[in-house]
Amino acid sequence: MSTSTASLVFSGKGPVASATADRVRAAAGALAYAGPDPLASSLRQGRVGTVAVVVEGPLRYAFHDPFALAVLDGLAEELDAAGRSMLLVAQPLDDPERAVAQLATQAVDAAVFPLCGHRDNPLVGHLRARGIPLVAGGAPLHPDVAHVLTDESAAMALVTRHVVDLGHSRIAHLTMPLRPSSVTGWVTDEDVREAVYPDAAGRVAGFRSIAGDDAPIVQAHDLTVEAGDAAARLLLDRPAGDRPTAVVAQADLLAAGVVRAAESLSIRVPEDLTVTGFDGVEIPWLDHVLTTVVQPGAEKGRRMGRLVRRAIEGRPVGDEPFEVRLSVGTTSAPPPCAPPLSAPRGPVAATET
Amino acid sequence: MSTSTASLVFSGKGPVASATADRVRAAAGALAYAGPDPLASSLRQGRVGTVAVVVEGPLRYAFHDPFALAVLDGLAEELDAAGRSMLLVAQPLDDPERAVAQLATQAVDAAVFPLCGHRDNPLVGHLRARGIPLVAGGAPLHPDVAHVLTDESAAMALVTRHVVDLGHSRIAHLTMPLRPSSVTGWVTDEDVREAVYPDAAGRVAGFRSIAGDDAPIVQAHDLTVEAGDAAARLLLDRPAGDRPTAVVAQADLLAAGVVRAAESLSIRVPEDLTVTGFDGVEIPWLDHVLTTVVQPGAEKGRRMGRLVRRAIEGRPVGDEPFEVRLSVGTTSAPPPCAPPLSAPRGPVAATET
DNA sequence: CGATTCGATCGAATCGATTCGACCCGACGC
DNA sequence: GCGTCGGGTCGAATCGATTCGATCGAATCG
Repeated sequence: MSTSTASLVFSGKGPVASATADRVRAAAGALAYAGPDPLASSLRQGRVGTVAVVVEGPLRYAFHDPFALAVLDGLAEELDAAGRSMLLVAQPLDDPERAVAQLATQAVDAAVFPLCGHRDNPLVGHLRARGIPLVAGGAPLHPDVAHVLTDESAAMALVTRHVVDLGHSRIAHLTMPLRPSSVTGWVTDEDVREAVYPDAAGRVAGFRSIAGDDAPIVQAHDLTVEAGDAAARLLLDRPAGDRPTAVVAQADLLAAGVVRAAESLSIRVPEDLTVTGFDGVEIPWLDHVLTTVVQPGAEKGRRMGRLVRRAIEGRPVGDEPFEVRLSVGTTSAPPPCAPPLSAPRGPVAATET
Repeated sequence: MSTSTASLVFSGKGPVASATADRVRAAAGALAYAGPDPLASSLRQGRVGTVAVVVEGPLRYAFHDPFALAVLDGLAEELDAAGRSMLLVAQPLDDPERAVAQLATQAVDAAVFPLCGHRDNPLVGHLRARGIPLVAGGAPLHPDVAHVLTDESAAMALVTRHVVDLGHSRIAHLTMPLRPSSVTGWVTDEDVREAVYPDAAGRVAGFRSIAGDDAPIVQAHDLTVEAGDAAARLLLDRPAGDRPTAVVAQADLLAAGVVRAAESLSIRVPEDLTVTGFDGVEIPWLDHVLTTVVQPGAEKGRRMGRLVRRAIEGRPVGDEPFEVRLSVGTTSAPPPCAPPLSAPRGPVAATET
């Protein structure tokens, strides 16, 4: 019995007499042989069945965001169906090169950047040099990366337009971090110009395209309810006349933080304050239905998974648009003391607590 | 220039003249060589730098539980520090063999079962046959697996004892699923005997050791707030006299569900109902501090990570105990109309709403 | 000045499977 | 009866790096 024949038996490929197959299996049992070594097999065949999934920042972070979870779930589903495993790689914000060193020793068939991330990523250069296909939803921006792309700017313009149409004129924006070490606070034009997270920057642009360049913008230092709460207080903890009547947030988690801040400041939503989000995730403890841009995360993940499959099979891949839609909930309403929609607008009264 | 020398340059091992090293690097640049092929390198060296992390059930599930997240985070931290990557493997509940087929084609240095799982797992047999070291926190139970082991029974006895000491005598238990396809409902002795999730079974045993074998037990079909809420209604949606004065839950998420159910039934916590949990996770939206057994998840994950490192280095590993402690919060109090603690107990009055 | 040692480089074996082409032999067709 | 076809099996090359031992020259030591 030769190794060639044994190989045919285990892979189930070639024509093998059933008697021989049995003899091979018997011998395997006797030698405690647990099947072909995956390493040697992969080396010969040129593929490993593994896809790197890169998460920028600690895993903990990504896993706190239900949208990210949905994306990963959809991605996992599709990769699983294709019989490929996920190699989870966390890329430290303060030392992105670490991930390069780590991945340099790992064999993968493809790499995915499923979540928001840095515009440039040193991993792209390394992986491209190795000829590994790259897929992303958003960042990193690079011609060699195939994207499942939400038009962030248009999507944010959509929801901002909704708020304007309700009659609001004092509208503020709450953005996700624009760069790795952002702190909660007001955002300057320079901050926007030098943003390195394209998703956040795109959404700011979309907001401004409708609300104007003078509308106030604050930034949360993190994509969490707490950070949204803290940032919202900058906007809301002041007399009613000096306060926006609407806050357009870049994420549902941030919007939930705004709602919470408003509650603790005795500002009613939506009567006194309109709040909108982005993503369309479930926030079970929230007593409102957020007005938001619904971006089906699981579907986005699956789309990336399909792109990965195509790329691994050697078929050509390119950017694909990803559609989103506005969902009007119970957190948006006309501003307090607003004139009827069809009438000309009067000055905004300041009669709140 | 020979390949041997080039290898020495890239691995940085052998003594190489700096002039030669430069020539090698120059040649590498000219040939667009991106460093040694990880596959070939691993084949020769016998290790791949990858650790399989097995999650039973869909990833979505595990990621909804803050405790599981903490464990994975601690594990990731430790593996990362050791320069190893995580291969995330989801094992379908309805077809565990799928994961065997998947892992059979993957090269890994070790495998971890970080979360609650099935008593027996076909992966154990396969991985042991390949000589891959195995680490777990809890299930699967197998002599060849090194565990970081919480004494579930003792821990649950601890918190149950606390409830008894407060004066409660009508105590119910809310368990996690005892087997893959459990449904929300009452638990029979047979259910307990035939449980396949050892963590849940161990906790039931601990509860019974203090509360007695006749104390009512319900089971949530899932480890979520919603499932806890649904299961709790079986216990709480009835006249006060016919209702337990305390619910000892097997997880904080379930306990949060109990609190929610109580709220919606106008049962006050802790005045009318004591609720206890398990794990000690943050539930930000909950207005109470749960009385619970604190089990530091991140630390448990790190402990498993360290066990993995030791095992990969070939050092001997065995089971290790993992300590937990009782934390008394604001959800436990003496039962309504309880006699003073030092006085002999009278019959429990049934005078609540 | 000869012997030893050390630094630098190279050859060749090795890790374990896959796969192409060759080979053998029984069956079938003409 | 001879040629052909094809199922079944095997040899040997290949994937790409690592590493042990050998080789060679120069420097050091006695």
